This record gives sequence, structure tokens and C-alpha cells, in this order.
Amino acid sequence: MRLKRTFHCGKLDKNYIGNRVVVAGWVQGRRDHGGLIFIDLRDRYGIIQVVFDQQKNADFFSQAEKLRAEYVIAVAGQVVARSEETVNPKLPTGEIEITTEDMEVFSTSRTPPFYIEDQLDTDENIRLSYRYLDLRRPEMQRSLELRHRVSLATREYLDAAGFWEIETPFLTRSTPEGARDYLVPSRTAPGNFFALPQSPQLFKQLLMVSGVDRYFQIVRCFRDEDLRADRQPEFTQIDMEMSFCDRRDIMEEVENLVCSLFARVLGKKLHSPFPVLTYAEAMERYGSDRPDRRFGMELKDISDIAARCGFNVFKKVVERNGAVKGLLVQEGGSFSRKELDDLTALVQSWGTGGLAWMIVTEDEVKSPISKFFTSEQLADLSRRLEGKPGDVLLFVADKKELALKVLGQLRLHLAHKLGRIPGDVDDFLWVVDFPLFVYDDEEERFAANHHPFTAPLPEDLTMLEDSPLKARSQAYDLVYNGIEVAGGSIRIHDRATQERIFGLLQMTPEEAVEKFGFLLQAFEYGAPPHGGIAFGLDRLLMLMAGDTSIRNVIPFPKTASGNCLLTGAPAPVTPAQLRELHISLCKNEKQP
RNA sequence: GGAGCCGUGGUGUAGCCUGGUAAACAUGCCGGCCUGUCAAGCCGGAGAUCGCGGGUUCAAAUCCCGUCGGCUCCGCCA
Repeated sequence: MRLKRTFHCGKLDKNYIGNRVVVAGWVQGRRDHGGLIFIDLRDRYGIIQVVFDQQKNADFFSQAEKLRAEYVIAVAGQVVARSEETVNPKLPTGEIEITTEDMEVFSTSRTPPFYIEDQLDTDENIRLSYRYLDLRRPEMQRSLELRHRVSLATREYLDAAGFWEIETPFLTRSTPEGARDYLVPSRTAPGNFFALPQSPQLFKQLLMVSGVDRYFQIVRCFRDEDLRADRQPEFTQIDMEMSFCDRRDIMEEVENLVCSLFARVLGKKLHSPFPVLTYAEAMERYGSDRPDRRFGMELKDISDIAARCGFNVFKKVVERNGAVKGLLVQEGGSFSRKELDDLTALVQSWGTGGLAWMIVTEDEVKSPISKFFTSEQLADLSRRLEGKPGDVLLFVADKKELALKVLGQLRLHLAHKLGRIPGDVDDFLWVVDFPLFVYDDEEERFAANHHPFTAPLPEDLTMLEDSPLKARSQAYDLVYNGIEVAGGSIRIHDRATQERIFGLLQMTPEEAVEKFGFLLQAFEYGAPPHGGIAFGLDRLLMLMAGDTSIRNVIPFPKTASGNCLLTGAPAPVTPAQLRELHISLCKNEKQP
């Protein structure tokens, strides 16, 4: 390297006119006028125009003619003002340019497979295969910076609030419950395996028992489950835990953290405190435990009307303790018969029997099922859903939970399809009072809704054994624009209650000791009341960046099938490696 | 585990439903001209057998089956 950089491309402006500078970066583009060549030189900070003049740069002009996109060069020269008519208002550095006095080519480049620019329209597999080129694009550079800024602001905020960042093991033991673990074979203990953590849950609770009082960690977590646009097998959490606190303390601390992040990183002021919805209310009004409230379209119960009507499908559902739920779609009266049929097929794919619809007009209600309703009942339905002429009313009749869930999904589907979700809103809310347990049909037993260390609501402790599905927990989720970005709970901190919960999860005392003995024992040595929360950092960043894919805020993400297109992982290993780990593959698996 | 969409020069698309002459367009790339462009311009040129495999047919980018890869969703993700 002969030429040493003295200034960043994007940081020069007219204040530097007259300076001799050395800039270095990638050739963004070249405009060759024969005896005059313009090069846009790009670095992390921006783009500056460099001018090569055949008259003035005779000794290396021929070298400049050979420059191509993505060559890496350094240029020494004068910062000069552009003449008024050649100023480029689109560039922050458009008032100046660099006239070259010297140049060095550090490396050449093959023709890149896609343009290094925003608004890229390329197959994602090409972007991922050439991620180092993708990351050169300004919007990806901003994404990398956003991640850095948020992590840094998180550390600064939490440090000031008395939290210590403490690392916990990545090689730990597999635990029952929860997601599928990524396993790591032990070489020194044949046949035994480590698991990569799904979260540092148990370690942070132990740190509370250790007297750490306030802990946090920006930490990678691993879950071997199928991927989604907002789910990766390895992802990052902002993990927090606090002692001697109730859930309001934690929620307040989290709100302050979020407000601080938005103020410092995005310059946005959020309204706090965030609204709080109970799980029951969220389900009833939005059919979701992570409601998107940026648009209306709340669900309404019409079971009472349905019970009185002559439509058997509705009537029978109500008689069997089911429910009929309604959704108003404003101006949905223009849906074609085919569109309504498609919506019906959609809700059927979500597991319910069908979709009933009624189109409200000036003087009647048009529907294949209107004949089963008295005109008074039809008017009641319109009134209940606040339907006006031109609207459509949609109904799902099923078991209450399913009806709500299906109609909630339909609500989201239609809001997206009809473009009714405002883009410039930051809606945060808490959902609290989750059921402590859910019933796992496959395993035919109760399962922890949040995780088995979540404390029940004190007033629901007595119903644990008799009606476990009614018991609520001291868990809370933070929802941002309809996406869960954080979840946590007050934890159990005494052995008896913890054993009671394990028992309800059909874990034998022996099993409990075998899997979680270290936690149970820790609780016998003075455990403070404690609770915490974990943010999905990637999701938070995705939303802060206004993106819809988590992959754009992860530097090196995996594809939907869990592959890394850049490195080719996962990949076979040698027989020697397997032997060392005491592993043999099944016959039908490909041996390397 | 299931469903849907997609796969055509380097890149983005058209063609596919209604099989049939040199697979079209844009951009990029290469060469030439050009001293004020910034999506530079003008002229010329090269470049894909249509993800892969099989089948139907006189004939397949086009129809059928399978498979691989990408994306989205359901299940799953405490």
C-alpha cells in the first residue's frame, strides 16, 4: 500500500476545497468520455467523484481507463469545487470532486453478479451466496450500523440502570420442554451431548441466586425448528433478569429501555407507558395474543344472535358451547363471489369449517344465509359490527378459541391485502395474564405456555390442580406492530412451587431432580424473588429498520431450509471426525 | 410433516395456458468513438438449449412425473 488514506469519501464537502487528500474505496461506476473519465468512488461513508484528465494525468491515464466496477483503489488529489452547472444535487458530496495527482489500484474485481445499490431486485439466493457484496450495499451497511447502534445503546442504558453483562455457557445440557435442541457431541464423554442454549434462562436465574441483582446479556440463542420470515435457527436476544421486583418494575424498565433506544438511535419519541391488554382481551378483540392494533377491524361476538337464528350451522355451534365471531370489512361489499370463495378456502385451510358472509346494502343484507335470519336479526348483526352500506360482514362459527384465531388471521390477511395498515406507526403494547399451561394434544399432557419456571398469578395458585387451564401466569409479552418482540415473566423462586409445576407437567420427582436438580437445589440456599425478559433483537431491528425479513438485519443468515448459501453449511464431515466423536451414521444417511 | 409461488444469457424479465422455423427485451459485459458526466451518449459485438432427471410426442423452455434450490404460509417455535 503506497497511498495511505487521509479522508473518507463520503465525509468530504466544500469545506475541504483546496486540500490535498488521499481517498480509498470501491469503484461504484465509471463514465468514460475519452480524454476525460469520471469515477464514483465509494466507501462506508458515501460516494465522491474523482476526475481523470488525459492532459493532466498522462502518466497513469491508461491505467484509469482500465478501472471497472468494484475495483479497489486509492486516489491522491485536490478537492476542488465543481462549476455551478456540474454540481450534482443528488450527492451529498456533489458540490466538489477530486482531481487526481496519483492513483494506486489495490485490487481488481470480476463483474459483480448484481449492482451494489439500494432497491436491489435480485434472487435472494444470489444475494446470500455473495453476501460480502450484498453487504456493500448502502441499505445493508445501514442495517449493520443500526444493529451496532442498538446494541451499544442497550449496553449503555442497562449499564446506567445497574445491570451487569455476564456471559453464560453455549455448551450446556439439553433440557426437556420447549424447542428442539441443537446437539453437540462430546468427544471426552462418549455417547453424551451438549446442547446449544435456546436461551440462557436457567443461568440467569442462578445469577439472581448468586446475588447479581441485575443481569443482562446480548446473546445468541439456538432453536432447531423450522424457519419463517421472522425466525432464524440462531438469533440474538437482549436477555435481562432482575431481583426483588414485580412485573410492573420489569415492564417499566423495559419501556424505558425501548424509549431510550428509539430516541437515541432513531430520534423518535414513543408514547409511554405502553398500553396493557390481558391475553383474554387480546384474543377476544383481535383473535391473537400479539395483536396488531395499527388498524381497527376488531372482532365481535354474535353468539347470542346466532343462537336465536334459523341457521343450523350457527345454532348448533352455540349449542355445543362454541362461538360465532364476526369481522367487519369496510367497503368489502365489492368482493366478488370468487374472492369470497377464496377467503372461505383460506379459513378452511386454517382448520375451520367455513366462512359466512353478508353484504350490507342500502336497504337489505345480501347473503346466501340471510333467509335464515329475521330482518330484525340482520339489523342486529349490522349494528353489532357497525356495518354500513357497501361493507361486508364475515363470520366464523367454531369452538371459541379456533373461531377467534381463524378470524384474527383473516383480519390480518385482509388488512394486508387491502393495504389498511399504516406504515408510519410504532405501536407498542403489553399482553399479560397468559394462561400458565396449554394442553399438548400430541403428548396428551399439559405444557408450559411460557416456560416451566414462570410464576402463576398468586390469586390463581389454588386452581393449579383442579383447573390448570384456567390458571394464569405472571408472564408478559411486548408486542410491536403485531409482532412479539419480547417476552418474560416473574419466576418461581421456591423449590416447592417449582416441584409442583414440574409435577403438573407430568415430570416425576426423579426426572425433575435429574434434569433441574441444580436449580431446585439453588432455591434451597436463599433465592431472591426475581423475574426477567428477553428481547428478540433481530425482530426488533427488523421493525426498527422498517423491514419485513429478519434476514436483512442479520449479516450472515440462513435460508428457509436452514442452509448457509455462503459457506455451504451444514456439510458432511470426515469419517475420522465421526469416529473421534463416537458417532456412526444410519445406513440411509449419506456417508462422506 | 403439509400447502402455495418461483427457477429462461452476468442480472431482471417476456415467451409456457393454446408444443413447431435463428428463445425476445432491458440492463450489465467486451470493442470503437467521444474532455463535464453523474441511469453519460453514439456505433458495433459476444453471451442462455430454458435448475436437474425421466416421460409423452414426429417435435418440449412450453404438457406430465420426480427431484433440487429459493421465498411465503400452516404445523412446529415453552
